[in-house]
Amino acid sequence: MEQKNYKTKTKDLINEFILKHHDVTFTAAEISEYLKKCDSTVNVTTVYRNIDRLVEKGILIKRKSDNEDAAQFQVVSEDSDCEHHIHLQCSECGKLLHMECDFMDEMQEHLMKDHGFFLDCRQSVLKGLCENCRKK
Amino acid sequence: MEQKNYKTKTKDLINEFILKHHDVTFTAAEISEYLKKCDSTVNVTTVYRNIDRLVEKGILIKRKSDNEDAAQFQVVSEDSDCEHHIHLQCSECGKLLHMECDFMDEMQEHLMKDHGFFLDCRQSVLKGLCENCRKK
DNA sequence: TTGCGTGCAAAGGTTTTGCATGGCA
DNA sequence: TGCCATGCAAAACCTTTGCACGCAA
Repeated sequence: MEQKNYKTKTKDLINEFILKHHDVTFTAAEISEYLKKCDSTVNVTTVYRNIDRLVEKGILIKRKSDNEDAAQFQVVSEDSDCEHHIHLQCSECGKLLHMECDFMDEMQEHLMKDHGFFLDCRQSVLKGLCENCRKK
Repeated sequence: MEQKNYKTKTKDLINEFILKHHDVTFTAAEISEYLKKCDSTVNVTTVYRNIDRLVEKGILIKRKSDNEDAAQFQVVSEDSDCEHHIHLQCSECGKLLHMECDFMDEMQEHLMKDHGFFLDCRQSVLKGLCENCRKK
C-alpha cells in the first residue's frame, strides 16, 4: 500500500538542505529561507508537508525546545544508528553530538534497573554546552 | 531592586494547584481549568503572567513536548534539589522521576570526559516509559 | 489520464502585548 | 496614594486544513 513518490524540485532542494545540516537541528522556517536563497518560491505549507513526510519515513525527528516556539528537526543518519543512542545538544551553537559509546548501554541498564524506566532515545536529548562553547 | 510582590487570590489558587501537582507536568490551560473549578474567573493572560513570574523565580521549569502545542510546566521542589539531577518523564502518563542517585555524578563525569559536554540539568529530560505504563 | 504535489487563503491553537482599570499595601 | 495585578481585545506566531490547480509518471 505504499504511496507513490513523485520527484519534484522542492523535494530535491530540501534533501540538499538536509545533507548540509546533518549535525544540527533546524526549523521549518530555516528550510523556507534556504529555498528562497535558491530562488525557489515555495509556500510554507509545502515545506511543512514535505517535512511531515520525512518524519513519517523516519528520516527526520521532530522535537520542540523549551524556549522556542518553532519545532526543531534533526536528521537521522542511517549509518549512525540514531535510534539507539541519545543525543547531546549544545544550547549555544545547536550542535548535536551522538552518544555512541559503551556508557549508553550502562545508562539504559541503570535506568531500567534502578528507576524502572524504559528510555526512548528518539525523544530524548540532553542539553548543555559543547567543548567549544564552554571555552568562551 | 527587588520587585514588590502583592498577595492576590489568584496567586494563592495557583500555588494551591502547584502543591497538588508536584510530581507531574501541566499546562497553562490546566491551571485555568482548575481556577474555574474554584469559581475564579481569571483570564488566561493572567495565568500566563503568573506562570512567567514563577518561571523567573525558578519555581517552575518550562518545557515543550513533541506532540503537544502547549508548553508543559514542572515544579522545582526546593528540597529535592532539582537543579542537580536530570528528570525522567513518562511519555504516556507524564509522570516525572528525579534521577537522584550516584549514577548521576558518573554520568556528568562521563559526558565531560568523553564528550567534552557540560550537562545542564535544568534543560534536560529523558523521555521513555515508567514502570506502570510499560506493563500495559 | 491518474493522482500526488503545490499554492493560496483561511482557520486553529498557544502565547504575547498594549492599554485601561482594579486592588493590595 | 503608589504601584503591582488583572481584564479585555487584538495581535503575533507556528502549524494545519480545504479546495482548486499544476505537474510527474
